[in-house]
Amino acid sequence: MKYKEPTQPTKRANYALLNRKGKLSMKSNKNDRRSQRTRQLLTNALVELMLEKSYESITVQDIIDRANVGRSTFYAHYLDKEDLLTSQFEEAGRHLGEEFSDGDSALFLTLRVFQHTRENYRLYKALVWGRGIEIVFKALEAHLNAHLEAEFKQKLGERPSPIPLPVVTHYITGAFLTLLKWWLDNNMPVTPEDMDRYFRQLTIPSVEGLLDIKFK
Amino acid sequence: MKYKEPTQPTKRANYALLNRKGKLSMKSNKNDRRSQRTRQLLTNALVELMLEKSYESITVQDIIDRANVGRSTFYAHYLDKEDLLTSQFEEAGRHLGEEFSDGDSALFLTLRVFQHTRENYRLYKALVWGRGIEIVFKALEAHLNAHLEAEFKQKLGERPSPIPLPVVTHYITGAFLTLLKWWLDNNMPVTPEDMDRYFRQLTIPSVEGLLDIKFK
DNA sequence: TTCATTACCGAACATTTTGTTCAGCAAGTA
DNA sequence: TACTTGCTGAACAAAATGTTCGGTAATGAA
Repeated sequence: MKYKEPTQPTKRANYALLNRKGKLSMKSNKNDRRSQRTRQLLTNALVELMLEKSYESITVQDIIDRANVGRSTFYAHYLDKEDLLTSQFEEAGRHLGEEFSDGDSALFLTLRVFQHTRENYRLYKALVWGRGIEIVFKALEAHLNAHLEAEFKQKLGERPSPIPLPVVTHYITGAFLTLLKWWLDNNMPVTPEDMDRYFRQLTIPSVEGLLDIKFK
Repeated sequence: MKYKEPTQPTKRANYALLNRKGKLSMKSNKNDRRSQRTRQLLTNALVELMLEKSYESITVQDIIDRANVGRSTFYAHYLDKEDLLTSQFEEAGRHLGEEFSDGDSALFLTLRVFQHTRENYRLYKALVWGRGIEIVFKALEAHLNAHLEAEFKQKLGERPSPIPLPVVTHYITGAFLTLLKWWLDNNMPVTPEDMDRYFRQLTIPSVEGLLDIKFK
């Protein structure tokens, strides 16, 4: 979709700073109140739409219609639909990561995530529906896996692990996110506290036995 | 993309039998050797392409170029890119489901999947890369969850479960598929047998303790 | 082998979506 | 108040999607 050579190098061309394929990053923008408002409108629109239909079938036109924002404005902020999605949910992933990291044991912070999920039901629902969950997963995965692995290493001390630690951490994060997804899909049939208890009952005995460590 | 009224109702119009949005199903085709060959070419092309780039960025044009098949031929077989993907991988999901179902305990058949994965490395890699894994997951999920739940019920006998069985089954399938994905992403650093052992070591103690049942 | 069937090809075409440009306007900032 | 910067909206190029159809050739059955 290359365009013809622009007649004149436009003056206010801090628009794009990107190589489309390399996906270097999003566009530059100030913290102007207008910019913030626009971004908010766009992300809200995307979340709303993701509650209604699949991510794939949402067009940029849908988004800007819903957000009531000009077409060029969209492209002034984001490279494309994908960029909007990731920059939105990467943030969510970071938030979640922080929730995990400021406690003593990552395994004891899952409750917070369940609770946080309940409080932000709409966002998470959209997230699970579309492909958002994968992006958050990625953002969260590194964080959570690293944290868990460090924790296990510390608890193991000098002893070697009878099982590769990444296997354990991926097992745990995968199971956790799957349960979270199930819980949302079924409209949260039990309390966050119950979900957390179930998760830990399913996880801790095996892990403690296998690595010969104790939690809490 | 409605088209203008066709001048004449075309004679050979067994092309489409679908409501595009309702996604009723794919198009009708005989088991003509030519049809089979075309489908094979198209699915092979898709798998190849998914090994090279993201599913999203693959166009119908890419596929038919790679498969060396006419544009109209593609649309004679499939509704769109999505349809090709699903009809291909739903089949794979069913195969996997059968692998699971013809043994005594579903939990003891994971080894077969790990082995099967290793033997069909390219297919599974493409599957994990693109969105294929979700589709297989869906196809497999119902099968596996139902199977596990029935097994648990039978083992429990009259006793009530201290935890909703869907929670257990989703936990297990989620953890399993995540491990499978990790294993592939890291180019299978350990043997299928090891992976299976790890998985069972992480799963069985907790489940046996929680439900007070025994496997094997 | 013959013959009717049916899938394929390929090009033309309508339609939709994407991404870019720019001049004028208006909201925000200092 | 100025002046800086983001927004609008329309126009446009490019690309991808999906449909049509006449001609060709592979297929399977008699």
